[in-house]
Amino acid sequence: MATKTRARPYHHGDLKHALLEASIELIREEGVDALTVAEVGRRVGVSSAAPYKHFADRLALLRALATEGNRRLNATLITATEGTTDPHEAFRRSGVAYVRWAAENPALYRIATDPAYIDYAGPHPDEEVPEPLKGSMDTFWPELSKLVRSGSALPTSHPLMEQLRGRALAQGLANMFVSGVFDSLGIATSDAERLARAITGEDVPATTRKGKTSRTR
Amino acid sequence: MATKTRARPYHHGDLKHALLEASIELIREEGVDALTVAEVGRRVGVSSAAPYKHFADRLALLRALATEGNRRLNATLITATEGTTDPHEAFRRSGVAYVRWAAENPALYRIATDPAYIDYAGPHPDEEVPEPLKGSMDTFWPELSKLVRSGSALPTSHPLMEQLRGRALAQGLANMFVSGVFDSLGIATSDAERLARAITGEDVPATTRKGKTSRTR
DNA sequence: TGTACATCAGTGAACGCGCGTTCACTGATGTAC
DNA sequence: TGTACATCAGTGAACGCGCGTTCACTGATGTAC
Repeated sequence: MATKTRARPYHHGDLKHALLEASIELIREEGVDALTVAEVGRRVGVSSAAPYKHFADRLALLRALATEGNRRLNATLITATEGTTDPHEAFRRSGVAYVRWAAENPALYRIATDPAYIDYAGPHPDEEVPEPLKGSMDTFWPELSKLVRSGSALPTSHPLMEQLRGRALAQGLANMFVSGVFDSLGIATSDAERLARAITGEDVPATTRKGKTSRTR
Repeated sequence: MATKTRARPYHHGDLKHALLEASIELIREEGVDALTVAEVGRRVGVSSAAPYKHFADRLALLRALATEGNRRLNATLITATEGTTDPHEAFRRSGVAYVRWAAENPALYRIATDPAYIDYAGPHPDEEVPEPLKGSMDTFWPELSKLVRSGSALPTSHPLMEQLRGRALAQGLANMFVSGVFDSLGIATSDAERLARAITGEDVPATTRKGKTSRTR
């Protein structure tokens, strides 16, 4: 190999990151079960023992993957709320973005929400809360917990119930994409956003057959 | 072994069923990853080759498990709607039952909704539709599919959107139990029903600390 | 600037293990006559 | 009723395989003087 000069820096440089990236692609293509330490190494072009320099064992790799997934999801939510200061609108937007992200990253989403891989140190992996939702979103889980455990009444219109409903809607719709129901019906990932908007209470107009349907990335 | 006479019928009798049962217990206790053909055999007290007389391979066992899970879930939904003829009420009740079942059978629920194990021959594993929901529920998925794919408008108040919302709510809430968020918050499985009622639009009274509001409505 | 040395990311060979699966078998059960 | 036979659910030993993991190593890089 003459041109291998730059191709294989003999110290990889950022192997840890590369391994995570390769893992994400691997699960996307072949599912979680296909994720083996050896295969991930292979994909990066590194020995099968190399990953152990960065992850204690296979489980640690999976856990890191879950963390990374939640990080990305959360970042997406934050981006989605940029440009609004209205908490209601921000909440709706983050819900739509949630569904969309899950639909586009089904395998990673599954891992990121698998209790076997996530560590609920705090209540929920909302590491960083979108600006317009500060003060409502970050206290949500503890407050809900208190309310439910107190055994007091749960009026439908209670703010916490409203928020729970919004979250459940997003997660439920996300699940439909991720579990393949929509797929089997011919409902495409690109329809995720339209459905998510409609379900969160926004009247969604007919597609103009050329409109905002796809985005590159 | 003197008293082994009845304990080990040398032809098991209903091994297939026993294997499924043992599998369900196994995943409940140790998670899906712990499900190996050998271990299931061990639990039933049978050789590790015996299961192959009933399931072609490990995947077939998992698939059968998914089918069984969906069968049970569906049966629960049907039971839940008994006693009503009002479709709206029936729908709400089935949603509540859905959440409850998922919360109580998290591992099986996960398998039953895993695209790796379910075969969407038809649109959805609604094998049998609860009586009061006939005519709305059984055509739901195809109609939704047609609507979405047509690219026409999706008004929030569209009956299909209403129903999708109801289903998403149930699935989303179910997911929160199954993914362990609630668990980490100290929200117990037994609270599933109260939360499910509240989220589907029913005002849930405070628990009377002993009488609960079980079968009234 | 050069030299010596410490560091540590990545190598490659090796391992033990338990898994999924196969196979020739055995023995209980049902059935035909 | 008894006998012969076919069936087939379950046995137990064996297998190959690829996985996770370990380990002594190597060689590129950074740093001290």
